[in-house]
Amino acid sequence: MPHTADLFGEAEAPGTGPSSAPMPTHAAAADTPAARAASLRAQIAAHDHAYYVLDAPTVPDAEYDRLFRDLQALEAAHPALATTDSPTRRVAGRPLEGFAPVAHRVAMLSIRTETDTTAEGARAFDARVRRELKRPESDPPVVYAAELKFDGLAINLRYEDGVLVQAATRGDGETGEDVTQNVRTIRAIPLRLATDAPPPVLEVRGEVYLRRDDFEALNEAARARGDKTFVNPRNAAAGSIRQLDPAIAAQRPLSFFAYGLGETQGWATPATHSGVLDALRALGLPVCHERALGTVDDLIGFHADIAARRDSLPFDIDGVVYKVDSLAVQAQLGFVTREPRWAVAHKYPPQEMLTTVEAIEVQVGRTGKLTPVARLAPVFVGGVTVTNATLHNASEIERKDVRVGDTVIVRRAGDVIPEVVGVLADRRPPGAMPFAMPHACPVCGSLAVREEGEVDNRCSGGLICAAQRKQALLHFAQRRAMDIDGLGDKIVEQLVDGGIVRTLPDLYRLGLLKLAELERMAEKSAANLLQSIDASRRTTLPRFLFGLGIRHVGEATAKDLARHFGSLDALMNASVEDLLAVEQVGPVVAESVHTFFAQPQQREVVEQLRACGVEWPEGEGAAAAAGTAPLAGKTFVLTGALPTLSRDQAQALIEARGGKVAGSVSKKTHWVVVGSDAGSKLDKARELGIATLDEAELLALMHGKAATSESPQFPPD
DNA sequence: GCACCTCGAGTTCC
DNA sequence: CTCGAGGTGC
Repeated sequence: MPHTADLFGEAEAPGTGPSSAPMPTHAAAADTPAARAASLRAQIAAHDHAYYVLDAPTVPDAEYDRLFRDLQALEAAHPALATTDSPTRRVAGRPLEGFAPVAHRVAMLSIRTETDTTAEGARAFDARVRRELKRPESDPPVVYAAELKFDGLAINLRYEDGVLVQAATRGDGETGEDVTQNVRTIRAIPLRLATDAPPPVLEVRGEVYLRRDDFEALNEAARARGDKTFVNPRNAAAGSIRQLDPAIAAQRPLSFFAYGLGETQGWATPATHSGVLDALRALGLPVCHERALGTVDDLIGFHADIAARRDSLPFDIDGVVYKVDSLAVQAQLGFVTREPRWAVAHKYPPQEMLTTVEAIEVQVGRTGKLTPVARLAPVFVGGVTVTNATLHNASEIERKDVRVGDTVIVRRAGDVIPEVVGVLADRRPPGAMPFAMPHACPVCGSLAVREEGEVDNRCSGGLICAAQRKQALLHFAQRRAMDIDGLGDKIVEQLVDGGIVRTLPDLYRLGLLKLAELERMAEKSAANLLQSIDASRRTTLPRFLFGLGIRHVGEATAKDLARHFGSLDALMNASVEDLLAVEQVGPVVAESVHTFFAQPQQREVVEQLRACGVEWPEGEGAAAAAGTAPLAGKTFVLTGALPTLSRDQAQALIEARGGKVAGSVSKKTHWVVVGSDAGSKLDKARELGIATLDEAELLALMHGKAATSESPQFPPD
């Protein structure tokens, strides 16, 4: 095993200098303390640059820390060496009394936010610019730069003779706050510009932000300590910068992107905005890679591209910014009041919005679980209007301390389910009471108890409870169970509330007359519903078992039970020991099944369903074919949409040949069947090196041919 | 006893 | 889709 230093030291190309880790032999070259300090600083700066600007860490964290501690020790021994631009200054300093005001020499203006963020909006911006420049359509197109609008905190960094001397917030644009001590702790921000000939004055503007993963880690640590968590990366970043104690700010993993200039003196400013960003990057400042340069069509392309990838970026953004690239043309365009004419922001629909909690209601699920749900004042977030958000359970409400009347932050990213991320404590109306889970079921009034060691409260009413009856009916009717088309929640609601249906067998005693009483139930749809109820009588044992809604018995377990026992009677009369003999059935499931069939009213339901004509083929017949099945013992996972087969059809085909379809990819998966728009399962398959098939290859495989490649001769089936 | 693999259950909006 | 928990294999 080579010494680790070799791995990092020798792997570097010669000449990269400080990015190579020091080897013991190198230390001998630095014979004076001053030279050693300079060497350590150069190495640390190079690692910071590689990590934050190039996005490519050159050494492990432990090695970085060692360099850092060496420098600290050296400076402690020789105080004269502790210069203001030393990386060790990042964590030093006393808590501030407050923040001193800083007058911006060049105002920090905001960019006009366009309401029309479509392609036409971008073209309108281009048309405005041309009109202002008196440039007709026939002239060459205006060149624009597009970049991201980061969701963080705008900061002005002032470098004098290449050294960071001051950092200030935007404030009102004219005057901000001096946050130099805290900004010094941000490793992404160089304390000294990477140039031998620094300009006398260079002010760099950009955004301090938190990466999503750093934000999660920060909150995770806060939770572990029992501290308050931040609601989003932006608040965490802003809160960290406004920390009075720089030692605390230093604990926060803040990042930075440069996007513009303030005052400059004696700097050879490039002619274009894109040139400025490249130059800043060359000076060692982090500049975001997500940029575009071109005509208005390129802006539109950039907008669409980023919109599609927004959720997978490592940090939050709230839109994109379009700027005229030429600084000369920018100067020509000038400002309207306080907004530049040469730039616009196109924001995406916000993923977080404020709204108020109008009520907290409690829903009852099929298993009796009580779920608190926040009824919200309607709010448009993430592209849809949200009115409900689940609060999951009592401990979740307690943790977030959500109360009726509270102003809350609601988040909905991409197609993710909306959630209440946090409460604005200072906007709580006086007298708002903490929410308490009811001790009685809100639907049937039965006792609602919280079982030992569980987080959920459950209604004990069973089928007495109308809510549980409704859910039981919907479960029974769902596609994967009895597949009764047309029996949705609206109909079930009326059937149960009207006392027309109480139990599962009642469904099979429905007639046209009864259905006609219901609202929104014309003759045609009533007939259709009766037709599908009738069709559902012919079913299979696994579907029937799943439909009964026995706790812990889902689709997969229902199949296992059906295969093992072969008939319903055998299963109903099985002891706990018999049940434990079934593959994938342990004590909890065995107990649940046994208890279910021990109840006389459940046996009665089963008997009545049979009497109503519900039937399925029984016997060993189904199991007998297993030995010869071509796919016996093979596990498949389906992902994405297949060209001709539906998911259910593909599953049925695989199972008919003895194969098994699982929900997630693991080492035990034999094949992953990939369709279009495949999701994370395909990534997982690649990671684990699992073979993949497309639909044609799957069909070929099932017809007994080797799945080497697409075999064109397979029969169409 | 622990780690990993599965399955069950719950959830929102169009 | 994700979380939590049951089941199994090491």
